[in-house]
Amino acid sequence: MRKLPADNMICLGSVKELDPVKTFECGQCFRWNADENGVYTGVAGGRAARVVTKGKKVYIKTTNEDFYGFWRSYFDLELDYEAIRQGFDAGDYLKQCAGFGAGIRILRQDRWEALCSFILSQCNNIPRIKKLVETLCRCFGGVFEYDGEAFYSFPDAETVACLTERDLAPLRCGYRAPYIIGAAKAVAGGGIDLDKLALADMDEAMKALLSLDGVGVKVASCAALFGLGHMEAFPVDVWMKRAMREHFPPDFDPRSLGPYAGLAQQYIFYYARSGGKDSSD
DNA sequence: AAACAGGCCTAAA
DNA sequence: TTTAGGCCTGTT
Repeated sequence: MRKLPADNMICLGSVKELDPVKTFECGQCFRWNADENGVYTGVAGGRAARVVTKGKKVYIKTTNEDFYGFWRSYFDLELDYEAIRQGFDAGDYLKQCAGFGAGIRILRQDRWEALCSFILSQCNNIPRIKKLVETLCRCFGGVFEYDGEAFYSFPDAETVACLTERDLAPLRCGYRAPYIIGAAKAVAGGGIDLDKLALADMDEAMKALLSLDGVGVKVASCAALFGLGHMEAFPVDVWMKRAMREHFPPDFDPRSLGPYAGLAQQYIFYYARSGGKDSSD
């Protein structure tokens, strides 16, 4: 078993820039969980880490190598979110949402993991999605050790491509099983090149994703935003539909929000989901 | 117990 | 081009 030493606390910045609660609970990721002390433990990129808030600062327990080689990019630390928020120009409601959601960062998740996870997400709530993803990893992912515990990486597309619906039966993901197998085959077989789609423009990426069975506009936009790094992608689910119905004109075009529309979407979504109430109140 | 859930697909207007 | 019903499963 590969061991990852975890003896090192590195500062990720202030809560204002990276709020673990908002970032991990805003629905974009499924493998971060808080313990009773509010310490988050998560798995990404075949690594595990803990994220700890101490006062106004946020720290990650990992090696220097993994921080610079992986987590810094995963948490999108190079991007100035404050400046992007200032740049939004779409009225008081978005300002309100952005103020409320300040601290959310769009995690740069693994492309295949994001696609697969959001296929599984359809018509499910977050606890169940988390359970599905966790089971998928335990059954078919690689095991490694971190901080004396066993963790499981997300199975790569090549692995899932070789599975049958029968293999996936223990997952109990129902009609989504053939969808993820099909997507895995496309990704592993080169029918869809996620690396290329990350560099392509969003419309091209969306078009390719939508060609997959079981991937509609909502799942494709989530994969584009959270996996491919297309910050202009604007996922619209039932919560967003309601928020937009109540606060935006009927002919509102998300593209008018510019290249970071996806971040605006997260602010609006998080605000709507939280009912405008801060979880720390 | 029946309806619903952070969608998608297909069939039918 | 838009709309209804069904789909696996788990929860209420």
